[in-house]
Amino acid sequence: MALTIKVSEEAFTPRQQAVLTAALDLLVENGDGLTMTAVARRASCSKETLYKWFGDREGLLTATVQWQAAKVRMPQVDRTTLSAKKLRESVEQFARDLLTTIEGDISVTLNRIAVTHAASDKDRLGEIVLENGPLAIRRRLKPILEAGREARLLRFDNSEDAYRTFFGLVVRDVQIRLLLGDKTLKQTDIDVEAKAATNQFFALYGTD
Amino acid sequence: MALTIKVSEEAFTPRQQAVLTAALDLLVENGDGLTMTAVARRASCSKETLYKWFGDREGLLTATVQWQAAKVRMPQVDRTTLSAKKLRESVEQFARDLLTTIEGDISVTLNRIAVTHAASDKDRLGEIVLENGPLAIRRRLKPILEAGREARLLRFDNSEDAYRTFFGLVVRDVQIRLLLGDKTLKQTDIDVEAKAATNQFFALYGTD
DNA sequence: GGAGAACCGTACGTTACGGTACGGCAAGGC
DNA sequence: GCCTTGCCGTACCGTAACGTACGGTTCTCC
Repeated sequence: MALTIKVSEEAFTPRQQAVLTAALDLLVENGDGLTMTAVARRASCSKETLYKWFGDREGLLTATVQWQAAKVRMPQVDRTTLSAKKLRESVEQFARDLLTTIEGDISVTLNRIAVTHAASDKDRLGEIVLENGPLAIRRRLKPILEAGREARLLRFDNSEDAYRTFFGLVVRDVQIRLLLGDKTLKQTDIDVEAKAATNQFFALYGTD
Repeated sequence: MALTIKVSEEAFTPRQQAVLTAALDLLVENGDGLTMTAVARRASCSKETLYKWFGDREGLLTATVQWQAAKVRMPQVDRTTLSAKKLRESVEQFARDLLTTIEGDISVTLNRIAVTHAASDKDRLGEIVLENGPLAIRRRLKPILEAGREARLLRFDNSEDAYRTFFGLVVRDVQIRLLLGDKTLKQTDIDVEAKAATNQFFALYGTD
């Protein structure tokens, strides 16, 4: 993996995090059109400090996205006791968390920024969000699915396909419509959606 | 529907379409960072003409997106003869067309532009792509699904849910990963994917 | 063939924003 | 008590791109 993720050890100082929070707020409000002057004003700091800490505008953006994206932590599901009921609960919980994340303002904003910048290969924002979004989901879900297969609770040839089907069943057209600014998407009941997706997933891959 | 779609009657002249083609090419190449000067040079026209025809930069962008998005035409599937085999073929064909469109450079570009602009409510690019993308798919697929239900070939309470599940099964994480610039996504065999999604869809909603 | 319109190419004005420089102030060490 | 460090606020510079203006050229219509 060529991408280097800023780990928590080399974290930002509280003051720096305040600046990043200001930047993130502006991103959520105005999208990518935030200016360095606006960030400085919002964070009550000087532009000189901004450039000293983050190098340039792209550095500030990258730091903000990285810092925020790394916060998305899917709960690690317990693998030790793997009854059919436990597995189903784990999968359903995963679906709930995924939907909750994806429908949040911050996720929408970060994905918008990343998609915007993915067009020009100048920076790595696309990679960062990709790494902390879909690919992180895959990394966390696959072990669960494979444990389910070993326990003869799930049946599939390819765990990659199983994961991607799960993703599709849960997310459906929600994410792209939110990214495109759809306001007709009625407020969904995440519990209901997660349950339905889980049922469909087990209908396709369950062994009972 | 507050959105006005430019209909084919008030189409663009061939020269104007050449300009829009140039703009689209630049969009595919450079993303949203295209300049009016670059478009003028590529299309061998003057900036004055650009502004005369399209008003301003946003007008040019809107015209390009609208003109191109309207070209996405899913084949209208025949509803008259509705055997089980015919229905399955129609659905599978739909899946194939959907994947083909979504994986194309132009779709990725238009969706990127639209996502970028959906953040600020200044223009309607998000709405336009939404209207010609996910919502158009829904409009075209729903009648097919409902015909299948009337023929007792499909079973579902809510055609909206059935459509969205179909979308999820077909698209999965492909679109978001492409939008984020994922290059690890191996070139998929659209035929295979479409068949698999169709099988899964019928496993969930078929009556046999 | 001449008048007018449409349009190309280019040069110009304007603005906005990224990035830098500088004066002032508060805090901590000697 | 003074000096250094770090930071705030503001003023400033350079560039890039939007939008406009204008001379020259081709096409059309009479």
